[in-house]
Amino acid sequence: MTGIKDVAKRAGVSVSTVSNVLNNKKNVGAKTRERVLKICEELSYHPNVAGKGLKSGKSKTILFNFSDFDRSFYLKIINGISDYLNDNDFDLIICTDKSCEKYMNSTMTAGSIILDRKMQDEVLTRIASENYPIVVLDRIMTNPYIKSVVVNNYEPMFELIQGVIDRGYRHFAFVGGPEETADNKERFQAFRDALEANHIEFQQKSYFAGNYREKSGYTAAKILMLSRELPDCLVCANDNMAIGAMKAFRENGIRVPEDIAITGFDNCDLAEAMGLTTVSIPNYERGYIAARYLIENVRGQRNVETFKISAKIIWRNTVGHREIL
Amino acid sequence: MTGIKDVAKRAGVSVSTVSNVLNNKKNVGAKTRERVLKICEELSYHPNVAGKGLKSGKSKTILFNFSDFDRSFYLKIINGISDYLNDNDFDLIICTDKSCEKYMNSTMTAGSIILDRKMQDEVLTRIASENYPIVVLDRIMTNPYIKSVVVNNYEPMFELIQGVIDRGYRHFAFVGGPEETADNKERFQAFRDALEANHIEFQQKSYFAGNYREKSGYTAAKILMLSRELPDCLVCANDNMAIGAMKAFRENGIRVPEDIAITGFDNCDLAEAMGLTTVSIPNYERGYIAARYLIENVRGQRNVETFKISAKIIWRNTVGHREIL
DNA sequence: TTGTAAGCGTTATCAA
DNA sequence: TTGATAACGCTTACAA
Repeated sequence: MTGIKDVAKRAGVSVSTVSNVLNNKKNVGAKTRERVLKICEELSYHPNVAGKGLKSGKSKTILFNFSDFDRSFYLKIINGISDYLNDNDFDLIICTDKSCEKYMNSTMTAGSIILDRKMQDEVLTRIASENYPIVVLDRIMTNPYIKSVVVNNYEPMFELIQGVIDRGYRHFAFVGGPEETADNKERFQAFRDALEANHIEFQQKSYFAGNYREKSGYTAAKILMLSRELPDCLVCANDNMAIGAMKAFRENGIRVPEDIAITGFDNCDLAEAMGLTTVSIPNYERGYIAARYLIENVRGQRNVETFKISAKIIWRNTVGHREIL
Repeated sequence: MTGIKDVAKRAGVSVSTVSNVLNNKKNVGAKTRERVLKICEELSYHPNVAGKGLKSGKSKTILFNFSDFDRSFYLKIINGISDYLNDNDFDLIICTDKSCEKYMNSTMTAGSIILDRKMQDEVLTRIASENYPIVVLDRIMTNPYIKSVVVNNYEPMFELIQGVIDRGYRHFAFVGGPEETADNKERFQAFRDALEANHIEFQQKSYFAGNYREKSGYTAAKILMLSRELPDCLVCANDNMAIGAMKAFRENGIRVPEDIAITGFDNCDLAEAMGLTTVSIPNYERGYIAARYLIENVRGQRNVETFKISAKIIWRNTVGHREIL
């Protein structure tokens, strides 16, 4: 591997001069600078990030952490993050593992954006510091060095349910996501509140605990079909589960929305193709905004107030109009 | 940041002892080892990978590079890579940029898996070495330190077209991907050869140059609709473009497959939902295999013979049966 | 304008 | 069984 020493030797200067050239310091003569640059080119020299970070404690790389392979909209978040970072001269590395803890320090990266729920609050609290800011997505934390960027789930879900009720639906079932997650709690609460506001009763037996994966929606629908009567509408805490449920119904000859209406949450690619009524989360923007706040914090501009991003309802044909009896 | 020195001081031993404990060397007394381990826990100490890599020139991390945000099946590849690496005690970082060159050296990572076409052959050739093996996906390179893992596009594409012809279709148009890519070339060649084998003529004006993105398939279909007569079947070099074309036809009241048949390539999630006849590429396996070969090469077991992975045809309803006149 | 040298967090060598 | 020390590639005082 060619290092700064090789360049220095070849250029007939000291390593510090090479370093100064590469870091655009002004204390270097024009001809020297030029010569050094040419040699770097010739040797196709790239400064070693390990050495750099180790010495300076400053990195121009941001870490993004996620893991749930089922949910492809993450690509859009990455896209948003990536675009902002490119414009601001930062690099991005992505880590899908708990192992990313290794990279969460100022010699390796300048800060992190965390999406994976498996990264625990306490770990993040320990790591975050004056010179290692963190942005968390989809959870709210209060810590002087951690900024939360969350989707406003409550209002669009409430509005969605109200809209479904306005279309004549009265009997509901709900497929929830992982119970500990803030977004699932919020979505369910909005659902409950909307029913209550309309004096519609909801029974615990109509709640199905899922895990945001398609399979769990499929299973919930299967169980539902065993009961004496189907609800009018199955509300799912995300699209994957809604799609799973649609498949289960379709396989059993139950028509959507004639026999049962279905709603999701996320507006993933498949939701469009399958005509699923859902709530659209602006994922690209979510990534972009997360990156922006992180960089601001990296630059010392403390701002850790929770940021709520809004989502909007997309009406498609898994919800129809039901005759009010 | 707590470092090895802090641990050493607290434990009342030297840094080398701490290092020896953490690297499971046998030259450490049992009680010392235990004490050191306890302190590491207390301080929640994690060795700094930068220092480690710098000194040892050995890393337990693999780099995966990709960039095309439109193609969500990449997640499956990542999933495959990730699973293999986990089982073999390696970590994964993912980089979506040209900037990944920074991480492609033995102090940072042990090797790379490259998917992004923007990483040029010559750059890879320069970087790959005895102790920095590389695996490239979707392109063939001959280099003692670079292994190619490619999909066998030719045979399934030939077979697909033969099948379409057997179903009575005779007039074809083709939407190609980026012309320089090996997979696009192979897919188009197979298409041509299949037509030729059946004495079906193909005119250059029926070739549309796309870029693997949905938009380019959409555009090709739009242009096609301006011509006097539609072909029987539009063959697309990948699913995204096929889906774009389907949308364009649907918007203009042209029925698939009654008015025109469509085929894709990839079997992405949407392909299933939209009933697209296509070729299924085993993406998870592709990632898994790439990781396996990379690790083998990292471990010194030279093996850079090109590996071809096979794909299979999925018949769905965008291809029907046409009356042979 | 340039060079010398210390030090970032590790591991490896060698001496104790 | 342990510890002192050099070295990895780089940046940054500070000296020249």
